[in-house]
Amino acid sequence: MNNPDSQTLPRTGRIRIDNQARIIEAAEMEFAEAGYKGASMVSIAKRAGLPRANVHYYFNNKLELYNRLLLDILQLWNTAFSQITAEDDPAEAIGAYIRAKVMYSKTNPRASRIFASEIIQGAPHLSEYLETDFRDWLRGKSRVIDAWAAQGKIDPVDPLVLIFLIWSATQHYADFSVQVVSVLGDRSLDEVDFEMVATNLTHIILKGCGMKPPTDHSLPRLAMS
Amino acid sequence: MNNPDSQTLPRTGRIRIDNQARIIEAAEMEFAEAGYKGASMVSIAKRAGLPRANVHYYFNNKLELYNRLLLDILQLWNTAFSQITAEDDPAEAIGAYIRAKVMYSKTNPRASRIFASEIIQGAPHLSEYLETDFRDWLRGKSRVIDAWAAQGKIDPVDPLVLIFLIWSATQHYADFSVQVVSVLGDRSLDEVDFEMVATNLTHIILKGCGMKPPTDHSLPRLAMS
DNA sequence: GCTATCCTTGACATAAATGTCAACTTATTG
DNA sequence: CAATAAGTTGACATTTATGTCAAGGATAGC
Repeated sequence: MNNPDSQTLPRTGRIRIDNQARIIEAAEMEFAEAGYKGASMVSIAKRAGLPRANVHYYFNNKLELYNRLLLDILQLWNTAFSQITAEDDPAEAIGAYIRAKVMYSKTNPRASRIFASEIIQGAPHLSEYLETDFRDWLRGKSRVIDAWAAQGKIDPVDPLVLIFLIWSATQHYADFSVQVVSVLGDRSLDEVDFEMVATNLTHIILKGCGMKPPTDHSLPRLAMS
Repeated sequence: MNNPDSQTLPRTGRIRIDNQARIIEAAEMEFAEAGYKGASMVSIAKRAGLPRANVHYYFNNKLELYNRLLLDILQLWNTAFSQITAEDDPAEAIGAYIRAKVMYSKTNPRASRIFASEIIQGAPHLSEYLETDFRDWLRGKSRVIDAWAAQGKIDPVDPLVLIFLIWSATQHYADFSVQVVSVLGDRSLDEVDFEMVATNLTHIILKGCGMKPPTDHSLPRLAMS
């Protein structure tokens, strides 16, 4: 085998770093657009502007490349969202979380799509993660929400439904952006749009759970062209 | 060409009807699990328990089969959701809509996943639909919601955000069911779960938009095993 | 029970994708 | 400035997928 170890021992040169980055970028596009099975190494190589054999030099096979991407995505996901505890003010914590999630959709739409495809297709490469870290995180946060409800700070809504509501509503603007854009008259979403989505969602969700929303009137609107 | 016309002239025999149904069922599974590019006719034929050439007898190629499926899905989508008008009571109309959408996720999870994959992957086969029927429907409903807001019946939330919120939150239980199931301890979702999701979502969304939710306390919960 | 149509399927021809290799070139470093 | 390591790439072997066809079997309507 030519490749000594593409994963654990990144050697000195910046050539390696550069090329791996280009390949990962290309792979992110391809996997986001085609899913795991539908993606092809040929296409990834083309996007990266490298001969296919060169891609195989850095990543032995398609699965290895895909797993690397998934790992990056999970890592990003874990670090991007702060820890919420029962002591926090729920309105503030949930509001900040919604906002962070919306901005994540704006900044990392492809990561979001790859993750979504993986889950839709039955999460064959993420089952372990789902059974462990993911489950624990979610159960932990559920307890926090329950605690808030017990203290009368929020309505006694089901915590899982609330969390899934926040996730789905925010990820929608990454995963389904084509749909959103098409109704806006093919103008793409900008910073202001995302702000406006965050504000509206925060209003509905906070108020819907019995908290005081930050803005009570004059909600901003999406402009249709 | 063997096949006279697989689309427009369904001939007499029930053989045709039976086999087409089996193939469509198989294709639905395959496309839901792999997306358009990732799906293979080999795999569809296996699922249908037919030799591949036989599948090609009924559907000339993969795209034709896929388009047929998309058409079925859009048709289902159009007929399944009633027309909401400005004269309706918003709480009732939106509540009923949320409930219908949740039940759609329960009943047609694969259709939902195929549609989701198509959109995530850039909707290459649905661009026309998105630019016409879809857009019109959505703009029409937006005006209804605006009218409700103008009459002071609901908070002046952005109508698109509200609709997307309802869609994403309800479809989540079809598209991301693996994720949901994994946190419940690998017990699959049943009728009661979907009822409970509908009730919780209705509470949050109606209240969040300034309407009176049907149940104000004692919301049901998802049981984790 | 004959005949026209419909259905079935193994076999073929292409095309596309995957992963490997060996020969070669470019970098790095002592 | 060697000489060792790292990187590049065309070519190969294999696998998988696609769509077509022709020959034969089953069905239906008369």
